[in-house]
Amino acid sequence: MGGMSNAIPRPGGRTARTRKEVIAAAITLLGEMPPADLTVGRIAARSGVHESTIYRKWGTREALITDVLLTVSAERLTPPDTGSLRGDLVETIAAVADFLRTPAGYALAYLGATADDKTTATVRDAFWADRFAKAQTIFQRATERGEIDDASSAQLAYEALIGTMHFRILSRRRPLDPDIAERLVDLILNGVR
Amino acid sequence: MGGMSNAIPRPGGRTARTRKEVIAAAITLLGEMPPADLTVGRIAARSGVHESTIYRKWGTREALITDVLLTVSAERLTPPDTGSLRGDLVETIAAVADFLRTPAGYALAYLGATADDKTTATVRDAFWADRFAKAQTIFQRATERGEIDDASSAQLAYEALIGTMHFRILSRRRPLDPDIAERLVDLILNGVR
DNA sequence: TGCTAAACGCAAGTGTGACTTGCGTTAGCA
DNA sequence: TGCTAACGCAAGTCACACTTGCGTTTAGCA
Repeated sequence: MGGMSNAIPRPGGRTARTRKEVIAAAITLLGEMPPADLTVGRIAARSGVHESTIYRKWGTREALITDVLLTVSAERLTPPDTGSLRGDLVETIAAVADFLRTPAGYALAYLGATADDKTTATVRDAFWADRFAKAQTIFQRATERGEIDDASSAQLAYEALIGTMHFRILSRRRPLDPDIAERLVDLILNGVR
Repeated sequence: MGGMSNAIPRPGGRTARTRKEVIAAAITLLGEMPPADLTVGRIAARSGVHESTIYRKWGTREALITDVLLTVSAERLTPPDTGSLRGDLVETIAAVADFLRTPAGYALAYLGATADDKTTATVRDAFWADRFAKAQTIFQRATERGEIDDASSAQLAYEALIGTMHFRILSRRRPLDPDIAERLVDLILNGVR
């Protein structure tokens, strides 16, 4: 019990620089190895930031990786408005497919499915809640345009679109074909008939 | 180097008994903890079989778990023939859903998506090839009955059905609703409209 | 029923990677 | 320019996958 210090944080300069270097190193490494091989030691070595510093800053490997991946994926949304349900969906799903084809995108899917700690669980819930909410607006607009009767199956439809792609790369370990977005959207829109 | 022995295997009695005890212990443990916590040490302790024996028999943790899960899932197939495409699909998907709701079923999905070694990769390919082939026969029969024009999107449709459920439990960590099979099949059959 | 060696138990050890800690050094910021 | 948060460094703990040499049990065959 030494004298308690006020502990004034210093978000500027060095701290911010360190954070950026660590995250950049992690993203680079994701392009060179499978996500499971992404150890804290390797990230430390590549970034030049000491391992103990990383642990002091993030606490756990899971927290670090979660931070890395959310940083990467944060940029990639804003629901499109092409004027038709099919156009909006194809654009949305194609963007997700493009992302999932990148090492960081695959890592996000992989680690999102495997991470078991509470922090990641909270972030995961928020992440998907946001995505599903944005999808809902697309179906909502389609309902107002009269393209569909109601948006009651919108959530399940969106889940099927995303889920099929995740399943393809995670469980089957097969690539996403170039026309996956069109084919999936047409399937979910029209059915097998 | 040493004198080579003829190495006559002994599949009977003790060997078979040991194998059964280890697999049974693993399945029991899957009901008590998340699949990631299933260590070889724990399986050894629960089964009464020594850890070194397990490693001599299976070689790696991945190989053991793969063996365990395939043993469990082996029983659960045979494509139904209800007379209608919807009936066949609902029955098939409901059976998969029931399985995925069990600890062993969840573990199969989880570990199938996370295991990275070559042995598991081979087994995984064979596993899904078998499932997709069986699904194809369902759509084939529907084509012959005239229910659908062609079975060209059968693979993607089946992938969407299975993939949505895997995504739900792996990536979103949410339960499969009781009516998930009917809702999914109706979506894939008729589309959103 | 007795022999032989495969299969097993046991103890001891290796290697890796997550995570911690005490201490001296660097560098934001008032 | 001084205070101290943030960092580097060294050393260490712990859990778990996987190995190995050796003595003991037991399956399977004559």
